[in-house]
Amino acid sequence: MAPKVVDGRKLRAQRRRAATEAKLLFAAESVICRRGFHAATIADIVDEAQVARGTFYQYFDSREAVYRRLIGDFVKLLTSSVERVTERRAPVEDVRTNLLRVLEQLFAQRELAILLFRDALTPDPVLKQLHLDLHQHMHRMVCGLLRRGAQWGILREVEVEGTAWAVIGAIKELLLRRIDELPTLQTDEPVIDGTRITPAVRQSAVDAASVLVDAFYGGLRAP
Amino acid sequence: MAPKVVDGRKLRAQRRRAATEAKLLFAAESVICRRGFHAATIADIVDEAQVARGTFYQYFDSREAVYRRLIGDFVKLLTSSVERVTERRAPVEDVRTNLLRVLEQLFAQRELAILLFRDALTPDPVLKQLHLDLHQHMHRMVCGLLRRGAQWGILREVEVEGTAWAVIGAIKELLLRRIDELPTLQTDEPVIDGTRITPAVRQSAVDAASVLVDAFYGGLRAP
Amino acid sequence: MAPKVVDGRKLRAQRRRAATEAKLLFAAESVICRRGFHAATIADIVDEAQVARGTFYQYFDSREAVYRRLIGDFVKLLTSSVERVTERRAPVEDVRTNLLRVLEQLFAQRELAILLFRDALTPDPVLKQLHLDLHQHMHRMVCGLLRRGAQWGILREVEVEGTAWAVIGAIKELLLRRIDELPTLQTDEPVIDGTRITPAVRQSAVDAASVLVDAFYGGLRAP
Amino acid sequence: MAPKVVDGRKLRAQRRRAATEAKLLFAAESVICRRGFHAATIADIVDEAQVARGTFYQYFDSREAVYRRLIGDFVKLLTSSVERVTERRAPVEDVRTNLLRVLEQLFAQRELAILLFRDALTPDPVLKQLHLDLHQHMHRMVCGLLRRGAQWGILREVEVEGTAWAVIGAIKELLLRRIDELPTLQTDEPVIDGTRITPAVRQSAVDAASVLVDAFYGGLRAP
DNA sequence: CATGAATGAGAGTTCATTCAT
DNA sequence: GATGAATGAACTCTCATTCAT
Repeated sequence: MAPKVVDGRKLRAQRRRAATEAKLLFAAESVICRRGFHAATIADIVDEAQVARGTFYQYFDSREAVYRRLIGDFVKLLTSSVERVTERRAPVEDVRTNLLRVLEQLFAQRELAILLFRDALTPDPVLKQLHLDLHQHMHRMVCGLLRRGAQWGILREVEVEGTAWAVIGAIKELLLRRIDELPTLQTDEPVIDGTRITPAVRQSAVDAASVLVDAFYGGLRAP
Repeated sequence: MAPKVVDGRKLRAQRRRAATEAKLLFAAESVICRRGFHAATIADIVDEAQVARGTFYQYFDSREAVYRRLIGDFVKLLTSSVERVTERRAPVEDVRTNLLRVLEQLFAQRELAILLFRDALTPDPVLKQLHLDLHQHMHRMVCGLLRRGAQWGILREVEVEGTAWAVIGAIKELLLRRIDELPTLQTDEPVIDGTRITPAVRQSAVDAASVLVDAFYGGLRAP
Repeated sequence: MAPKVVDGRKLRAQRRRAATEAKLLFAAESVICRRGFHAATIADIVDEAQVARGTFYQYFDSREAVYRRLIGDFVKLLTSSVERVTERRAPVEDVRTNLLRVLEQLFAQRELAILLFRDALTPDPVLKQLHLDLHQHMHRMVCGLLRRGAQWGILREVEVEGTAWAVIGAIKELLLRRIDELPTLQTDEPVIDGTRITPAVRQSAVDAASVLVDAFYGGLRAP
Repeated sequence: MAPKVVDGRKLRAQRRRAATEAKLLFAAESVICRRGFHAATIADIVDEAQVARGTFYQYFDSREAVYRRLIGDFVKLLTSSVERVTERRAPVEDVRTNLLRVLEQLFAQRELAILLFRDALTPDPVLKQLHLDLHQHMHRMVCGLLRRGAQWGILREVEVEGTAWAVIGAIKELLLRRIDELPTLQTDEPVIDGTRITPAVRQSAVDAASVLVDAFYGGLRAP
């Protein structure tokens, strides 16, 4: 009856909820990674998460819902990382740095990246919208980069809109090509900044960024 | 007389077989396009083709088999069109022409192109192999183009292998972006040279090729 | 129009009919032998007989019909061979001779024998009846043998009805046990009396008869 | 308190599982008996058991699996009952007693006995092995009985191996003949010692044993 | 809240049978 | 009479979802 007791109970209950939800999300992600998007079943997920079948439906309305949540979160992460990129006034070296940052995120969560880039064009309208949103966002960002690059004189003039899509496609392809080569994240591996970006992941991102910058920018020069 | 009757009957039977098979292949293609690879069911296909469930299995051993056939045929088409590209000794303007030719094929059969570029990374080993084959083929071709471009002095030197994948990714993305904009082929639409390359398809290919050449080649100059 | 011509045509047509029917019956038998009763399909039979699917239905009303026919013919064959056994007034040695004759038939057509003894208790009422008929027939015969054996003083007195079933069961088991050991009939193998009774078949029958006579009769003595 | 609740729930769940499994096994048994092995479908079984289609697959991996389970259990039962038979040093009267015991089991579970004796020679390799195992076991046992019978002077000398198969065939035939005559076990019928051996079953076994002993042993005399 | 047994619509596939040619 | 393409009912099995405990 005392407010403190109630608060304590509520707090513990909330924590337990959050913990179970996290278990399910993590399990869903790793199952999708292992078995692929379409082959991932509820049974796989609840087995992986070590919870009962019914528990799943206490946290997510349907099979699609957990995918939506997973992707939504990832899109938010990418978007915010990209937001930080564009808000900085870019000196020359910035472009490479920022591209690297995005690629790091993509490589670090490569299961979701695959999901997003390879499988996401499903009939499910919500997933389609999320997919579209991310791509529009990336497109706007790349368009900005291309325009600013031209202004700074480090890029020649191109048809911006189409070229931006070409750049995005190039990123996606390089990502998918490198993904098989990267070792799977070990549970005891040191992670940087609480993210899943390990040294191996960073190196892959550096390589991919180099190729892209080389291909599209002809090599960036400090002014 | 007897042989003639038999021949006549056999001929008609063969034509009927071919017609039904074409109906099924066409239906499968359009169903996959509409509902996506994994959501396309036998029921959808036979409904679309207006034949009975069992008829499907007179022509294809399994659900996978029809996809293998569809993709295999398309890969052969692309491959052969690309073969012709690479065997010609290229003067400067050739690069643009040949790229255009490939893009025309991709846009003309855009349902299959989507299937191949978007969905093909499935657990099915045969499909995976077909997918891999095509990509290896495209990669070899693009590597060759990049190297010859450098020799002819119309391209700066780049890290060839990685850049080739970037180019392929760019082509795929442009393709997928344009596909929704293209109107679906009408049955009474004039087709060119017995292919499905219509004026609209050709225009799309020209646009995409321009963007790519612009982005990667910095504009091609006649020598 | 001349009766002779018509007769000739009719005759040839009849012969062709009979030939095709024989092809189908032979194919059905060998397919059942190879794949088992329940796994034998129409497709198997017409493939084996080298005729079209529809032709099958010109000769038999249904899948069951061909089995009925096959079994019916075999039952008739066995019955008639047994008939000859019982009609003869038996001196002592006769019992062994007659048993041998039945066993020879069973071993010679062992595919059908299996079909009859192992599989025939299907829900199909007609097959069930044929099966029952044959067993009743065999039972009556064996009862007769047992009674006459006792009269002739070469068999001790037993509960005739039950013992007769026991004898039949023993025959069936020995038959099934020997069947796997017998080599399949070769097409160029010398057959005896136009039947499928080869030397190997005859030897098997002799062996089985010996065991049975030994087990049930304690060795037959000439009076 | 918490553990008790959990235990209570787990216990009830386990009981429910066991009950449903029993329902399914019982249904499968009776369906197989009624419709035959090959004609018995999942639909039949779940209809009989009054559960949903999917429920079946929570308990058995496949259609074959339930047959394997059914047969495996029965073979174990028979084997153990036979084990007890052979381990006893047999005075004269023992042979009859032990034979009776086996026959009682066979008659009590006559549906399975039919399944085992009539249908088990299927292409399914596991079923075939189970069938073979049981027959080898029975054969060894009968061989032993025949040899000991000869040693004790209550049986004349015979070719043991072959005769043993004849005996087994005789048992099987008598069993199959009596099965139709026996009334189906009523659910409210008093069962003896928790088994399904009712007075009617016992009487049938006695009759069959008498026929066999009479036929093969010439009547057993107390020493 | 957590549980997991139960559900049933729907998937791919088989095959006896029909019928226009 | 012979053909073989077409048929569709029936089969086994899967899996997202529900609900009593």
